[in-house]
Amino acid sequence: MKAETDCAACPLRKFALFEALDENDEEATRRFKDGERRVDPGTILMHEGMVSEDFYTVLSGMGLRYKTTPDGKRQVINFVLPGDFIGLQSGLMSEMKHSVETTTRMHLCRFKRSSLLPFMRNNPGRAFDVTWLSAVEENLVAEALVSIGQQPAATRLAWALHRLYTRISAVGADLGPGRIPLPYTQQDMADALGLSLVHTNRILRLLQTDGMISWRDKVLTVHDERALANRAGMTADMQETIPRRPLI
Amino acid sequence: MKAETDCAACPLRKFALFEALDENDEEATRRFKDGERRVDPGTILMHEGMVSEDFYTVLSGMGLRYKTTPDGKRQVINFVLPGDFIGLQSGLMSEMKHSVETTTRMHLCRFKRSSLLPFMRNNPGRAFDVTWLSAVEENLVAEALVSIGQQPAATRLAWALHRLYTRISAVGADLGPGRIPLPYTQQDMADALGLSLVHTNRILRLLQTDGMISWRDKVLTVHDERALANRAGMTADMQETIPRRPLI
DNA sequence: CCCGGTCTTTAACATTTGATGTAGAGGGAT
DNA sequence: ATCCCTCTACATCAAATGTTAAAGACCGGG
Repeated sequence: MKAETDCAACPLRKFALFEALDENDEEATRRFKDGERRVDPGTILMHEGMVSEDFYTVLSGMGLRYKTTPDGKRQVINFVLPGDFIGLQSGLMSEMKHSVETTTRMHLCRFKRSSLLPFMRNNPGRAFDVTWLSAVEENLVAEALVSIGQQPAATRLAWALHRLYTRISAVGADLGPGRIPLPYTQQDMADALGLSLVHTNRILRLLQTDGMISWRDKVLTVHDERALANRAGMTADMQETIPRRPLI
Repeated sequence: MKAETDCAACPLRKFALFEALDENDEEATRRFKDGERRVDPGTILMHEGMVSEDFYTVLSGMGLRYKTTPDGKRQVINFVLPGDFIGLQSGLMSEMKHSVETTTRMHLCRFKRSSLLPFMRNNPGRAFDVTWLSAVEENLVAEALVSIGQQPAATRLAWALHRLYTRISAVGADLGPGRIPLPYTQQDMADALGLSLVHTNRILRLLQTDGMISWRDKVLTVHDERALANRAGMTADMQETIPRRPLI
């Protein structure tokens, strides 16, 4: 049994990405917390169609959120990173509409499904934050929709890599200048972008020979962020830092 | 000046789609309400990047929620139907991340941005419902992502039409057996599905000559719902009625 | 140290989808 | 009625992407 992390010492709090929390809210969140959980890579945390008795905030590690089609294809909805709140759906609707799978080892902060309503009821500020997070998620998915719906493969891939670079950097997983951990496979990327594995590999190679990135041994190195953002079809004003968001 | 609609007599309440509301919550919602608004077709209710001072619940009429790319393309995120709550984003994040435009005349129930936080603070049940709605929206967008990312054009189009058929039927806009109003253009559908106008038209013709639907004069007739659902790649269990949701 | 996995890379070929151009139908403003 | 505009319809060709197949790289287990 490892010692549990106290909320005040939460390893995520230090990142500028997350909104500050006042004492009352912090105390309430501490009481909402039901424990912690550590899981291996490849663990299915939640399964489409099932009811999950818990939700989690990711303390460390990465994963995937995806849906599957009746004909067996998989669409990755979003990449799960530290600070993400997962499983909210099953607390609101009756069941999960997507699955969540870990890609690396993952350390989670656990909350009970049954205590969500009282938590929100007794802590309006935190209820507001939960809604906020939900809206942030919606926006991330909508952005992916735009990318997939309107952009050619090279633009999509550049966009996805740029966004991962920005998001992962913001939770402090720097490995040096322009280097971040990226534990996903090309198949994962393909499923996120709605491309075939082969085509994804083609385009990836292109971006690498162009010298703007390299991606080896689960480490992504961005050599020229400006060029990457450019390929991603982003204008200057879209490259601002990610807006701050609450942490549950 | 038309008389305003009282919440108790809200034309939407009668539909089974929406959750019942207790007296306290209804009263609170009535106080939250700031008035009504009627707008013409083609009105841009909210604009990407702008802060909206109001949000709305759609009482009647249809519209589109979309994002645009720097190169001028448009991705329709979702179709806006009666009962939808729009503009939540600008109450949470600083600004709207998408635009909302009316397609038909629209009748709206208006709320003030500044009163969202107090409203949620004083009415935990309603705060829960707002979050719920946000999660429902997220799921709709995620489903679109799956369709666009993984399915060929015919499947996507069949899926979109089937979903519109189900959603629009649920808010009572029946015009007879299998007939619903569908005021959108083929370009709107193309922008929602990530297809070119020409290709959308091709596929649409196909579905029509196959006899499963017809779509003329802004009216969609579904002749064979089973066949349409089939083409949409849906299994039997996905054709259940839409889950109930709250109404603000 | 070999074996059987998974992941990446490449090639050749098939298919879907997009781009462009043209035409006609319908609706609203003048 | 006429003009202008949007929307639908259809053909042709070009480009983007998918499919299938195969081989090499890497890794952990026996």
